[in-house]
Amino acid sequence: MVFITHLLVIKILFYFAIFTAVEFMYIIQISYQIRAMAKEITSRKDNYSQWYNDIVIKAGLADHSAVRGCMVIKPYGYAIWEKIQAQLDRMFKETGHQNAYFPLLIPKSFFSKEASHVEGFAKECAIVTHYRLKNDVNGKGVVVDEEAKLEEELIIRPTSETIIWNTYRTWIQSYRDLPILINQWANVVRWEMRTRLFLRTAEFLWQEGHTAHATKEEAIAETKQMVNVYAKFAQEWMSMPVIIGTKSESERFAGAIDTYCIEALMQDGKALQAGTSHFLGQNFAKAFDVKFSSKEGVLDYVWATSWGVSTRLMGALIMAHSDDNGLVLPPKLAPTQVVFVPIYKTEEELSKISEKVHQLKKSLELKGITTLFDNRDNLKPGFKFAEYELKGFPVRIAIGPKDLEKGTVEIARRDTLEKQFVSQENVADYVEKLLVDIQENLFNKAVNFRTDSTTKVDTYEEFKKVLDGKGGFILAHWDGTRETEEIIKEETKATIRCIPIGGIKEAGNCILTGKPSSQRVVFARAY
RNA sequence: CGGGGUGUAGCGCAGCCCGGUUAGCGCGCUACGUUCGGGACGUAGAGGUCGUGAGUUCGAAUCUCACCACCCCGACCA
Repeated sequence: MVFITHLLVIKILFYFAIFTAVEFMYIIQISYQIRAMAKEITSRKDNYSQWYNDIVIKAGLADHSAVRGCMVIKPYGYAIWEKIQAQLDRMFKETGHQNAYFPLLIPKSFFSKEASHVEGFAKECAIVTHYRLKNDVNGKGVVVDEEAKLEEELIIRPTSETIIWNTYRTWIQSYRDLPILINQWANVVRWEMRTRLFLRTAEFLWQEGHTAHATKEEAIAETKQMVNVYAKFAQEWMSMPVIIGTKSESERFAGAIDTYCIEALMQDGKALQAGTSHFLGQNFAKAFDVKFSSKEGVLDYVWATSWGVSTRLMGALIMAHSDDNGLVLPPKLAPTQVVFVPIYKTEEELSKISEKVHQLKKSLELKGITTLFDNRDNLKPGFKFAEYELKGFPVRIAIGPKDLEKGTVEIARRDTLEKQFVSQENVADYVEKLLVDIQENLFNKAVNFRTDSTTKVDTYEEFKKVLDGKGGFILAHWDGTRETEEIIKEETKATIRCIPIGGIKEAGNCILTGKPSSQRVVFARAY
């Protein structure tokens, strides 16, 4: 490839000198195609969803499995998820929560107890009906043993409110038992018609918090606290700006009084809900008869919340920052932050470089920076450069004979692809600052993109024009009714992503009906 | 669930329409040698239930049917 590229460069110079500009353009184009092919990733411009799929698969994050709608999360993808988990878990513990585990299988009858909850999930449940297989009499492998039918079918949890509230009934008698602040890390199954790796799969991993409180105010405060935890995590760890808001009635969680959410904007101008926190009121307490006696000896139903984020965050992370060269990861969530690539001809050179790399590695590790020394001898440096760009390693350090002579290394950052020579003594300090800088730069870039992609509109015509043009978040007035939202959704496929919290109060008129409105809401087409 | 497409070596594909030796090609892989500052090259080699199952036929990657999976578009959806 290097050879071909060099040849092209020579050719370009040659043609430039002798032939017309048209010829020149032609050669440039060939050179571009070769480069693009070599990178193996569809460009965002050509096909955004193919670009996304390419990144997930080619960066080794996940694969399709033999099971419809279910994915295999590969080690590199899972390592990122573990970083996400570890930090969220820390934040949950800091806010007083404990982890526990509830069953995967839920008795069907539990689902019928909360009316709107049933309605919300009934259409996407996987159901266990039998408990035994037997050998087929015709010798065609195993079949379901019809005699082993369950008395009551079991539902594979799409979410755990019902089993948890059924359990909480036995845990709660007095106000002294409250609050209960529990989180569970688990898998859930929602039988989706159309799936996409990480963004919507039939089975996914998540955490679900389920808390019980003595008062409404306390439960609402918990709901808000957790959506703020999610927002903080998204912004500080994922470098992804989010809008905090509440959901309109039609977008609300099945069984909730209020749903708070964080909404992020992806590079294609579509919105992605990245986390939700629900104030459940006394709905589940009533459905499962969970009462407590107050200090005054009065019996009352318990107040509830639930909140969750899932492996969908992986999809958000990928789409928030990555480029046509591959994945781009914020340093705080990168499984490995710095990779060393040696450049050498002889064994002797390699051993000298290795010695230096081990010193530098150690100095980075002392600062808590994770590193990898790629000394595979069957691959050329250029190949490794491309590979680590594809996998989104935040920082790459190349070190060769010339560096040994000059006492330098070449440091490349993934976010801007800029390279810099740095003296070996300064590497640890430089990289430490660089990682912070990359984390911030990714956030700032995403904020700028979101700002550029957010449009205020005051008429329905304008609304539709922006939606079909640049997309993104659209801030518009809405009369607050379900009917209006429904019409807009049907006509434009845009939904209300959220009603921003702390949004500026501003009198206006609904873009569809012209009725008065006191605040703009966020519309977008969404994942 | 409806419409369209795909499935042949780890990956990307040709062959299928018009059935017929031992199913090819590129990349990757293994060994050796030369290379190594942006996706190296040579030589030799390994690697295949042609998605699965049935059927038609003397003979099926190729024809027929069913099923499975994936992709795109719709419907559905936290």
